Amino acid sequence: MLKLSKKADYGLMALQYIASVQFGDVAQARIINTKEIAEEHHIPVELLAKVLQALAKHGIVESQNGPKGGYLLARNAGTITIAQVLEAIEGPLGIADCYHDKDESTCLQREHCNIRTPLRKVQDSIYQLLNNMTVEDMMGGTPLITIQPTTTVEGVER
Amino acid sequence: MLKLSKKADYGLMALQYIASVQFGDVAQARIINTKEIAEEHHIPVELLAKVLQALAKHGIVESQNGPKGGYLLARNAGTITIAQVLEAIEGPLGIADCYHDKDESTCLQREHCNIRTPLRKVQDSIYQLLNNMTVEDMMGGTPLITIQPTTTVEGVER
DNA sequence: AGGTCTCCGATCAAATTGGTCGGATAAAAT
DNA sequence: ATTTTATCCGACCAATTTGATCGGAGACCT
Ligand code: FES
Ligand code: FES
Repeated sequence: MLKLSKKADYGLMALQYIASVQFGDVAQARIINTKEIAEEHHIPVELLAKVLQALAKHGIVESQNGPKGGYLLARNAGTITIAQVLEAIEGPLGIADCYHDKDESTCLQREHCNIRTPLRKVQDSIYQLLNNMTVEDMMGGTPLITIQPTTTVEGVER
Repeated sequence: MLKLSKKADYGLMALQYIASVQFGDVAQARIINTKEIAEEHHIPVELLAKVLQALAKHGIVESQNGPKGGYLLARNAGTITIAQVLEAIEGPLGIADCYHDKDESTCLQREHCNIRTPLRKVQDSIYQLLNNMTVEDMMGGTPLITIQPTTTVEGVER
């Protein structure tokens, strides 16, 4: 329950990697291609490609075609929130369909619904939570490292 | 994304209804059967039955068999949190599988994962949010949601 | 004890998600 | 300028999860 999909997971990983290479201190800023990210994280290449496509279509990353092509962040890492990424990869997020204002007709039990108002507050809180965290906050360590255990990764403090 | 399943939705509705009848001021406390809840909220009867089974198995509601049987809350409404309900209906909740400590082997990219630590904080915040709201808070139309701001990520306070 | 009403466990169909394939495109090499 | 090659892109298929259903077991009332 509440488990975010593999695609979302892959997307976040890729963004963190791209951001770390592009804005990190250690390496030179360069364009990253799909294959590099996939091999680095051991995830299927083609699936990651599809995720990056979606991100490109929503203006989160820019794509460059041809040899020596790849992806790079479209805007600063601090302005890309987790909520935006998730919404780009999967549909508009919402704890239930009937809480997104527009589709009022879909829910049959709308009239007799008793949990609408309270759950809406939960949804708003979660949304706000995801919207207050950017990919910059995920750039804790140096790029392409294994997780450094127990060292409190700074970056969420802002 | 982040959409909770129909079963969870139905389960919350049923609990709110049971609680309202059992502890509400208006009606006499009595046992509610599945059919009544289903017809009241226009949801498929058999599916709701399965949800209530799960809730009974996890000690959230008590079942009484035979004619004039049905369900009633096992404990006070104020002690049943949303998180407990969701965990009873669906599996253990967690934003991703690899953040629940035990199944370490399942995640292939565990070693090269860079988003583990930050996402874990998000998960903890959501969990805390769902654990601070009880079915009592869903009763009476005056839902009060209290989120004690955690030390992890800011922006969670209401 | 018989009949009926209710919960219960196993089973089946639909939808979503995860994964794969070949083609279009643009940069680089010849 | 042409060919080559590396990359992104969109459509297709398979697996898992979810939604819904069925017949049987147990308990109450008459
Ligand atoms: S379940 Fe749709 S409005 Fe409550
Ligand atoms: S995705 Fe499994 S540990 Fe990060």
